Amino acid sequence: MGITERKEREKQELKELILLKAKEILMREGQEKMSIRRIAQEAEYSPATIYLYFQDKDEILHELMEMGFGLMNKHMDAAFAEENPVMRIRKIGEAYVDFGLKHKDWYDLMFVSQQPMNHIERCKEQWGHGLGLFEYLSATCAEAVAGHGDMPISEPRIMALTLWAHVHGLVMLAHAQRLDVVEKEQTQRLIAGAMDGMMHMMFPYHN
Amino acid sequence: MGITERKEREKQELKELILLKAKEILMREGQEKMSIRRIAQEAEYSPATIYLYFQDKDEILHELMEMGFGLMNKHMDAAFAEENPVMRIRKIGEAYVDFGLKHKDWYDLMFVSQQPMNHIERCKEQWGHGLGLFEYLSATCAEAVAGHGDMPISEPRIMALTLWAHVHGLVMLAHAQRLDVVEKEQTQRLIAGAMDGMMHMMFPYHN
DNA sequence: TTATTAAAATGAACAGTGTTTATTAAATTT
DNA sequence: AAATTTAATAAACACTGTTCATTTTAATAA
Repeated sequence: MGITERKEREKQELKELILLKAKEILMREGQEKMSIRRIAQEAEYSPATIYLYFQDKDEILHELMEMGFGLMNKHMDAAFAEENPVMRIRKIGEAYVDFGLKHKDWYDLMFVSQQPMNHIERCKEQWGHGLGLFEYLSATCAEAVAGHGDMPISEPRIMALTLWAHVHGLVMLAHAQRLDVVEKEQTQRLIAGAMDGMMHMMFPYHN
Repeated sequence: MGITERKEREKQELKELILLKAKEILMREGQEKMSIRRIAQEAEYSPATIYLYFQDKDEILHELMEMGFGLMNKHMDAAFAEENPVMRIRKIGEAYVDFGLKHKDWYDLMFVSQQPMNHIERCKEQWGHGLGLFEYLSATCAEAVAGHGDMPISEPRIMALTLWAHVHGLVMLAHAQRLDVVEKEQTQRLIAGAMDGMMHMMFPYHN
């Protein structure tokens, strides 16, 4: 039955067209402009049609979140390649912040928005990519601890969380323009200083 | 002219009624339920009337943000009273996280939402309360450094930012339910561990 | 006290949001 | 060619922030 196959293919293609248009709007005009109606318009279908291919907007946002992790992983490739675990942690942190600052809308989808997580809950999936990143960071922390025992924090998972909270906090404060207020036009310098300080604190013998 | 005075007073009273209703809705039902139309309904006026007392929703959110800082300051009173600067930093951090976890909607208004900041920009004011809190933390860090010279980070403002980013990051990750995913039902323990680790790193001789 | 003027409040509209459902159009099968 | 299944849609629902012409209310002047 070639027809069923073609239909299946066409269905998949339209699904991907919708996601493509959603992605394009997200990148060109940001989260708030990415409405179902707008996506439908760009894809040249009616808004109701979107609901034949996706349960709701949350599902679309979830798919975009997955895409976002793809982009972020690419952004971090060089950091992952670093051999020395401490240096790797530093590079990962810098790449993380850099990505966060450059791609606010993707970042929000991945680490802030409730909506894509709603969809996860329904599917009883887990936050695959995000969790993967955390586990990788934990493993790298464990490696760093193994290589040089004397660390202020010994639990790798607590180290990983501390690092994560730190970079996430910096990115969020920058996004919310709360850093401009603290010290105008100095966001970049403040972040660099904080990143440096964190490495200094966590890995005192690796300057 | 007693009439002009009474009118001025009535104007102020309605302004405060609007803010009161906005606050009530925010606390009972959260940010997204706090619409202009809803506030108007609760205050028993038409939506258009709101715009005779406030420029736009951003201005209302800005006023609520100020209220939020009032609440937070009250929440932190005990921490501020602590004499030892290092202990004070720890207590401030704990109170900050506690407030953030308990009052998501207030917290968002103060540290995440763009909307109240839009209003600040128009008024050319600064982010008074937030900045004040940061400066206070910086000063406390300076005090801690002065009391015990050997700290991994010496610049008080970078110390303050590092602490802030850390607690802000933790609160944000918890709000976004990204911590549940990393380790289910362990949010409290993870945060406690991270807070402990941070103090351990930043003030190595004060355990 | 009544007529006039100034101030305050509002209804209705605009342009937008996510989502559902009954209906229409198209494609496939009989 | 007719019947049936599948796909697409228009229209509606209940919302959002905001604006403006109109009406209602209150204060002042005649």
